[in-house]
Amino acid sequence: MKSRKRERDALALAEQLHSAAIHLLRHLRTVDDATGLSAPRLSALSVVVFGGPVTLGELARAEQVRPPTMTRIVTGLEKGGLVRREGDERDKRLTRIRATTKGQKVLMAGRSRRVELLAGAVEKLDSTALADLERGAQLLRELIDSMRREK
Amino acid sequence: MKSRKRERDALALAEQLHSAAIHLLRHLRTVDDATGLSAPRLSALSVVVFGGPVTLGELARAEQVRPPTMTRIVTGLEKGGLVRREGDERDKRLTRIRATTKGQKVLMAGRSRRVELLAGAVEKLDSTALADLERGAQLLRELIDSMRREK
DNA sequence: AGACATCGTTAGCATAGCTAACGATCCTGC
DNA sequence: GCAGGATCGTTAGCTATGCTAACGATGTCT
Repeated sequence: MKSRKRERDALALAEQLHSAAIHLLRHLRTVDDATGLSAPRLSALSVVVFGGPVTLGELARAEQVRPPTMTRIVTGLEKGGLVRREGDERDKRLTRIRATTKGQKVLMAGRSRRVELLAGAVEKLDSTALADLERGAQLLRELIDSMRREK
Repeated sequence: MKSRKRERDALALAEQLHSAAIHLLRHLRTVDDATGLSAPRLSALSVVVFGGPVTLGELARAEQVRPPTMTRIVTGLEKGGLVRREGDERDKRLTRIRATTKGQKVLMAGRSRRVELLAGAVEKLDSTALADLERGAQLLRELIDSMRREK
């Protein structure tokens, strides 16, 4: 009856991960408020800052969102002076999105604030728990990737 | 320099957990689409189904949302015939919310679907990885709880 | 050259989040 | 017992995010 047990475990795990994801985001959102950016904008900005200039379509796929949605998110970031739209020389259909210096600064400031919030919680973990949680985060990323590939 | 290293670890972990939470919810949302319910509605319904009759204010606090927002979520669920509003005898200001039989059924069906989606991914994990992920999920819950208590 | 494909945008819709303001009800102090 | 303040849920009105459909501009292929 091993597969039955695994199925029950999967159910429980799904519920826990789902709930944890919801509540984690709600808490981080309060911190992210200090940047003046919503979660989707902050996430997109992060991709642009670390992923170099990127086309709008690539950004939409990276964020698992449709192009019209990304158009508006980028427009919002652009109005805030955090990213710039640039045309592509070779393929004039493309819009390349690049972070401005201000965009980089804002993202870094947000990172510090999140760290400060999490620091208090993480400090209480012993080394073993910290390592376990890192392992769990990696497994979660892999799980999400495998789900994405199957879709 | 241990605290410096821990701080870096906390930063990386915060980024990873933030990103993982966003992407996990995006994937689960596609599955939840089969219920015809959005994530907030599904989450609220879950509280009502398992938490018995509950006032609107309690529900709003449980979901970390303001009362006006919960009013509309409940209205949506009510129009779908998934919950009922009932007045309270003792305190006529209160609105008690109770799940209908249909609401219970829909929630259960959604649970099955989520499990089916995750099953494929979880099946590929060996027992060690599964145990590690469960441990990680538990640590994450504890982390969130400790953050909430400090706020 | 013409047909088709791809990219980003616009338009229009639904949902979810917020604050402010309000009516109804409850509780308290006098 | 009643006048004033507190609490509960709702309504109104704003912003942001998500979607599909449709379109113009550009690229590609035959």
